[in-house]
Amino acid sequence: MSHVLVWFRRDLRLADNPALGAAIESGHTPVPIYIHDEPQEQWPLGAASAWWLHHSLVSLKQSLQAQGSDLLVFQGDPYKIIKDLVEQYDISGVVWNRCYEPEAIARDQQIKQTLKEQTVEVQSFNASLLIEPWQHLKKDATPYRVFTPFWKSLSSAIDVFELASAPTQLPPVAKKIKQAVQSIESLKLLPGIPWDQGLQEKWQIGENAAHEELEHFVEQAMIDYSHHRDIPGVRGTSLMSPYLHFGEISPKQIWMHVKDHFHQDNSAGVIKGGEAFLREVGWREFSYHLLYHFPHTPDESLNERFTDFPWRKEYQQDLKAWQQGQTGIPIVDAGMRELWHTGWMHNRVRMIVASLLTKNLLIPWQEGARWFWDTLVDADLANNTQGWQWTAGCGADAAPYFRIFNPVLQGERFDPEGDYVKHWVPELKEMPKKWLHKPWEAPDEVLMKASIELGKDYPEPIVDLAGSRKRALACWDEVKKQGKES
DNA sequence: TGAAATGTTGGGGCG
DNA sequence: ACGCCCCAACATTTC
Repeated sequence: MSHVLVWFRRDLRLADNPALGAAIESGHTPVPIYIHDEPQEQWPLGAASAWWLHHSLVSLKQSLQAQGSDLLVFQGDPYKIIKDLVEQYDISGVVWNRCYEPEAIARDQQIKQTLKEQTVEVQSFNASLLIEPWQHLKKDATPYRVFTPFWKSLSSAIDVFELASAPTQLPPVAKKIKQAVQSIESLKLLPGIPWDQGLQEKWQIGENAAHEELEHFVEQAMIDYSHHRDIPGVRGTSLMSPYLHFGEISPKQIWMHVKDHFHQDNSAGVIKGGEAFLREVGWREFSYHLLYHFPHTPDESLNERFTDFPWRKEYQQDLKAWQQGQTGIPIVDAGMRELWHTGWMHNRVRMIVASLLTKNLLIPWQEGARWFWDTLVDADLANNTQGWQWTAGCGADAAPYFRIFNPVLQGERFDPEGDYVKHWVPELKEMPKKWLHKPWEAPDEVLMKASIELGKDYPEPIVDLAGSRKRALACWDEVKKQGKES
């Protein structure tokens, strides 16, 4: 009996997995494989993402084994590995779920072409999006560049998705195919030095964990989402981002789970929170839409005005302080330390730290995007690119450049009791909340009583907020003028 | 999914 | 009682 390769990529789940479903229905034996690519030039897997991937693969392999199958792990160029497998074994087809990064699209096209020449049947599916970027265009057939009309038309066009449940039994994978297989450990995705304790404490990884987390959110937190999603000291957000990135859960599953919950509880608060939450899932869709239609955006500003933006040239020291959570601005340092410790940062705080980097410090947004890429467990090219370009003001439907966050006001508004700052910046634990978000303005006796000597126990701010704000606005004026001239 | 500057209004203290 | 001023509170404009 011949085999069908099921090439897992960013779809590390069994339920609602169209490629796996097609392989089962084909009547051939599904052979689940995962190929760890050699580091790519452009966007090599970040350290935190690699950590997550390791555990996600372990979980997927266990699930497949529990159904009688297995996950065969390889390392190297997918083109070569799939070609070798097809040549060596009786393989009639290859299936996968589509990726949308420019490099991945090119890679998949090449593989598809070659396999078809070898008369191997190839099929690919959508497992990661509510709707694929080329299926959803404006009336004039051009891509959307503004979120609100994008989401309005998308959310009204979709209603119910048919979701396949996970297979309960799979045929075993023939022993001879398993020969060349590597262990997940041998991929060396885990850190050499054990810096991952904070990540381990925060995260449960895998398909089951994703659904448990979603259920907890929908039942417990969704009713307060509209308000709590802005409070970093409260666990008010869904935490779905890493699961979505690796495909441990799909946006269609999330959509259906939320909509189903509306039937159980259609109180105004739940509907409002649920719709606000789905809107965030919509931002993810919008990010993929933009990345697909504007594939240069991971590296370059979409708004061409920003091509010659007068970013600073010498900024290594400030960049390092920002990365290490030593800027002397409490809410920023709290966020950067949360990121380092857990591989994740609250969305509100992501905007605050990004605003400080790009506006107050005038450091190119690409530097921030690179750091997030390496440190986030949910690092996702589409979301990361969109998020940074949004804050920097150079993207599609971005915040206007002059929208500059004041981290003191943001801290006072969204962390009024200081729970968040005190948790991640414990050296400020004794500071009264009146001065917590601006210790450099605190009277000497307040600092003394809180056992803080600025510059010693906690840094002086690396940038003057009012002055740097004016400087950023002056840069913006320059860019605006140049835009008019050209 | 801003913040700061500027403008407007209205209550209350006070001569 | 009345007008004047102050200024907080809110609204609008500007960056």
